[in-house]
Amino acid sequence: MGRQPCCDKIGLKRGPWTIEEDHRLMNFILNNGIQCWRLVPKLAGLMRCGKSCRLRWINYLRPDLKRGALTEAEEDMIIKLHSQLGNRWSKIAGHFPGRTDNEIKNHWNTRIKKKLKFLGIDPLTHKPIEEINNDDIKQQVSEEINEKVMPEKTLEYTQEQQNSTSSSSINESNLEMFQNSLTLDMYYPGVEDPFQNWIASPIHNWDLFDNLQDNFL
DNA sequence: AACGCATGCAACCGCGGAGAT
DNA sequence: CATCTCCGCGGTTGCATGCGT
Repeated sequence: MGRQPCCDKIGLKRGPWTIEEDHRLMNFILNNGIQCWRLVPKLAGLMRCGKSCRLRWINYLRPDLKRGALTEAEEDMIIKLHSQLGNRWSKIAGHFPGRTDNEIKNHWNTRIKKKLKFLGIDPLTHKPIEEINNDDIKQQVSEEINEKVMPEKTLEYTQEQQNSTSSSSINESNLEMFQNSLTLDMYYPGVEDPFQNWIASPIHNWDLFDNLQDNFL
């Protein structure tokens, strides 16, 4: 036979942690350390499974956690590491003392993905979307740009579309021209477009994206 | 003020590798 | 060597909050 089961999951509490539970877990670990997560909830007097205790400790209670939003430098580093490591969040988090894999994963999914799509970069492959032979992704991104970022340009395009004499042949070329004409300068005149610079650079340099966040967030 | 929608984050779930028996 | 559990990881979900109408 193997090891004892982690927990029977009967009568265990789930959902958000209370302050009292946090105190119990923190006090126990600070006084006793972590030998076996399976035993932690029993010994600490918590009606949680070991897995939940581990997650709470790692993502919230650890004293060495760095609080606050990720910096631009950290964000750029995440992008670089993700281009090398993919979705290996724990490996990526290993480069950021005080940050958790969950935090980085959440930040990626809620902010960085949008930022890259906005810049015309596919977050999965880190390649310019034009190079990807995937019409669905292109369509999705163009819709996002049209609807959320540039409503006034969407209107222009829609009017062009309506004025077109050939409604059936539409305008794939127009759409392509329109999409190709999208640059950061159109939304933020005077702001240097790091994506265009990145494309133009013989050695793609992520430093070009430094300080970008201030420009459009 | 009330409602609905979007967003961000904490927590859960399920899986695979490692290790114990 | 086979079987079984634990741990850690990545994907996903659900809730709280903010914002627009």
